[in-house]
Amino acid sequence: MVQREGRAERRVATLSDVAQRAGVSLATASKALNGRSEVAPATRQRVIAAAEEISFTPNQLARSLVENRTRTVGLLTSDLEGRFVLPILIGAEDAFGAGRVDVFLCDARGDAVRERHHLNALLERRVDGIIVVGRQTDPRPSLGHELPVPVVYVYAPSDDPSDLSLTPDNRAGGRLSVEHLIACGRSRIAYISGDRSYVAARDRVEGALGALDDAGLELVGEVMYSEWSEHWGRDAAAMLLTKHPEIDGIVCGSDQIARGAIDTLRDLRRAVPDDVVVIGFDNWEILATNSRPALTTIDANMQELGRTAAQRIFEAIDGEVAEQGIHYQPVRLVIRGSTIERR
Amino acid sequence: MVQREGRAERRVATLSDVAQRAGVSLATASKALNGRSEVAPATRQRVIAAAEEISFTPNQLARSLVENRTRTVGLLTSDLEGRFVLPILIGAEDAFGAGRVDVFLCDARGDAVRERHHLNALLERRVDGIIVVGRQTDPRPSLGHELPVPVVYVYAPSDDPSDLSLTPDNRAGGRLSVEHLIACGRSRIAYISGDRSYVAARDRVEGALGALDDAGLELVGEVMYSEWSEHWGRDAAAMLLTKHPEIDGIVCGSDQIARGAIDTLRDLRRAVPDDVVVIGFDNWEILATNSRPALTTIDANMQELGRTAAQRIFEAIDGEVAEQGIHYQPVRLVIRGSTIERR
DNA sequence: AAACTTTCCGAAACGCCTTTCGGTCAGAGT
DNA sequence: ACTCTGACCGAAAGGCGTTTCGGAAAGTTT
Repeated sequence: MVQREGRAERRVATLSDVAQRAGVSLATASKALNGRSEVAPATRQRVIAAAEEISFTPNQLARSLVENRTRTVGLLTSDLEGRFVLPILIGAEDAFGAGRVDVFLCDARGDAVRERHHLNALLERRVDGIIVVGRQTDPRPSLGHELPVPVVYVYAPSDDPSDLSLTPDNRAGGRLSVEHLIACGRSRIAYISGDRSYVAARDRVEGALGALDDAGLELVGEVMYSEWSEHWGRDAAAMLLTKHPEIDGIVCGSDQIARGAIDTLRDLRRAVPDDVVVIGFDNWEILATNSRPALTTIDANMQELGRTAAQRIFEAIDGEVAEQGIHYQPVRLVIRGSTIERR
Repeated sequence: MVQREGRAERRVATLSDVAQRAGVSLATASKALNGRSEVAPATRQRVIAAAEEISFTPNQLARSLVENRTRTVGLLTSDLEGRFVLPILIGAEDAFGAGRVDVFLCDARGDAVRERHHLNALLERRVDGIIVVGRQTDPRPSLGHELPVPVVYVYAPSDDPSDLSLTPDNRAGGRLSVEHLIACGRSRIAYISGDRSYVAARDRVEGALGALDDAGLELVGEVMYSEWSEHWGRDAAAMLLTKHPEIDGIVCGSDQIARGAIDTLRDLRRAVPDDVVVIGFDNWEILATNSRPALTTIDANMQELGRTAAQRIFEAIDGEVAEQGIHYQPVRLVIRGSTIERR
């Protein structure tokens, strides 16, 4: 029975310990530590000193119980790779940081059961709001309206239009890609997309075709759909260039695909960007910057998305009428060596 | 003054609501819902039904306050990319899952101030334990011993030997790499490492050199140290192969470096794995599986690390005497196309 | 029918902090 | 000397659930 020994046993200091040590009442100690005005400066100093001496850490549980808010927001994700969720987390933390709110990240791993479980865990802990992050931009099932806290969907929008969703404007991204290639003086442009079943794939294509149309150009060949992988990028590029050697620009549905395409171009001894320019999508740093040449791409501004989500949560907490619907957030062109020849 | 309307206002049901609805006392309701025995089955049913009807969610804050445990563990990371922390999170969640414990992830982004802040946030929320995840295997400053909760350091060990740290056995990994290459029939092996200032880099090299020594072989050329990037992999491989064309195997300090090396090999028309085999380190899926050929590499078993960390936390919570020191966890060889010729 | 169990339920204390509100006291005003 | 006004402090309630313990009701034994 030598259990519960060591640091695990150390009793944590409570506010009454502080009060006792400073020779004041509980109430006064609380007021002193929380910067309330009804405390004499000298008393306050004594309390603060006492608190420090016994390294008092206020119990947020008790505080939350009475304040009826936890200063905690749940981030519920299904994005195992963390490619989207981490920038979003960072953006949200930045936005919340000022309000001394912390973010509690749960990974549902794309599993509905686990998602339910985590949602429940968050609600039991009385988070003040929930940010739901999907791993693709296809609509996902709503968590429902019966929740007692505000919810914002990020990246993957909710399938319920009365929820608030923030998702990158893939259409604008596709458009931006083509416009950039045209600005680079290209006119024989091909498109290698990812999985056609993804809304993201179709939207990007749609934007790109729109921009081509506006410029009075036509796509070279068909839009190539398959999977979001380097392999597909390589294979598709090989097929395209065999059939249409005149291609001078390739828009890719993702950075992975773009890397594959660049790989093939090098094998075929077609210089990038001199002979053919390539543009990706996602600005997945590890891929985009290590490519040879580095990859021009579209950045979906995840961090900004996270920041905006946090602000919306804040507003909802503060009682403002919640916004609704899917909000398409601007994306941004990141220019690197695969479209602009090095000087 | 149309504030606080909509869902944000919905008052959440409390236990006394349930009790009232079921026509029993608070105490009985609590017992009924928590599966305690001193409740008649019929009464219990009534309470459960009532709870469901008003979708009662127990307030963990109140519960934690009285139970003096939160069933929450903090995961404090400085690994912005999430490459290490996510598998660790998954492993930890799996291990904790059974005990109905949830994990609260905070990202300090490698910033000591932010780390302090998050540590404080976790302590205020009275987490039952903390897992600290670094982004490299170099020792990191201890959080100190004055903490009222058990702490386990993962990946980056604590610089205080009386803390418990779990870190991958890089030395064994280096050894494993070379042994595998030798098993592939190679004897003229070179080594491209990463940043020499990293313990991980040096340990891996040390293991590799030990294995070579044991086999009576010598490294071809010097160990090449520079940065953990594809660029460096490309450049180093080019230098090595120019100077030592006889090389038939390259051990790389990371998957990024390995990808760069493979790139150069293809440019030089040296077949992988027929002419030269290449092995990486990390098993960073996105890089390793998309490489052409796919990359044989060393996996540091992050998920297992997370699981083990969770178990240690559990033990410490349950009062067992905490273990101490740095525990080197086994790594594992993942064989892919870059060392074994496809059949 | 009396005494005793057993079963089930409820009152109340408790955990830790915040906040309200009433009370004390020093100094100001007359 | 006496009232009044702030400034400061403390008792106590409250927030929500768990747990202890006493008590009522029902059933059992003799």
